[in-house]
Amino acid sequence: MNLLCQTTAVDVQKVQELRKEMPEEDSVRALSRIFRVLGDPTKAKILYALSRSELCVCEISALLGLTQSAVSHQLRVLKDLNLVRFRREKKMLYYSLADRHVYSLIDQTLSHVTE
Amino acid sequence: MNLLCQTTAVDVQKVQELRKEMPEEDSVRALSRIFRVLGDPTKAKILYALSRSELCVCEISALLGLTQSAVSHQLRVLKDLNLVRFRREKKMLYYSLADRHVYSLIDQTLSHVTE
DNA sequence: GATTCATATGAACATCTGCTCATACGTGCA
DNA sequence: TGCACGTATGAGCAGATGTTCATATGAATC
Repeated sequence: MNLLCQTTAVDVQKVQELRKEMPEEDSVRALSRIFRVLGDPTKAKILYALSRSELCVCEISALLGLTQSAVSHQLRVLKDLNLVRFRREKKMLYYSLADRHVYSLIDQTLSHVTE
Repeated sequence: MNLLCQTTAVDVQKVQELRKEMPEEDSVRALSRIFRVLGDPTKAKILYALSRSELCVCEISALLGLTQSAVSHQLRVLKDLNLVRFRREKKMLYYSLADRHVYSLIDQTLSHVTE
């Protein structure tokens, strides 16, 4: 039962005011989609590595100690979110970071957690 | 089988060099822990709201349309990560944001996704 | 001590997630 | 066209996650 606690009407007003300031549901969902990606250590490392150098799937695999299939699955997700791009060189695909904003988030947060 | 593709030794070197630049595993885990929190729309909204105003559990519940129990569970996680703090006023607990860095992440990313 | 109210916690459940394994697909080459 | 190599995809599995429900706990008051 969603009742506010036994307090004054001021609190209902506070909630009303705040409701207007809250970001739209779509914005929150888009925001969380990006953060969820970085919430996975594997994806975070892939994005970090790709911000430093373009890499092919098996280079990423070797760097992180994962199977080619696992890396490919993660790249699929990152591609769908437009966070990485690739260029083809014969049968090789070279991936790189496509969204500088995400790199900025990682960089800031790394500084923060190693403070 | 973790084999690099049939390329030159340059790629092995590239991976070696990159391995030195990668953040430490502990840092990556700490980073992902923060991002995982923001990856949940509910927690993201709670943190946003608490950056604007201190709120009690049932105010948050009313604002977001969640049960008191659901809000309390989320606050538990946020407290454990030192992202929120509270002050007591008789039997009421008022929560607020404790980590400006997280607000900064949310703010930047909201700007980014609403571009 | 009993009652009321605010908050926290645990169990259970449904859903989601990341990896492995097997296999399909795309490209280049002979 | 067939083969080799690089990459992608689907199914399955184990573990993680967020909410609900029931109940416990904490603080204040009488």
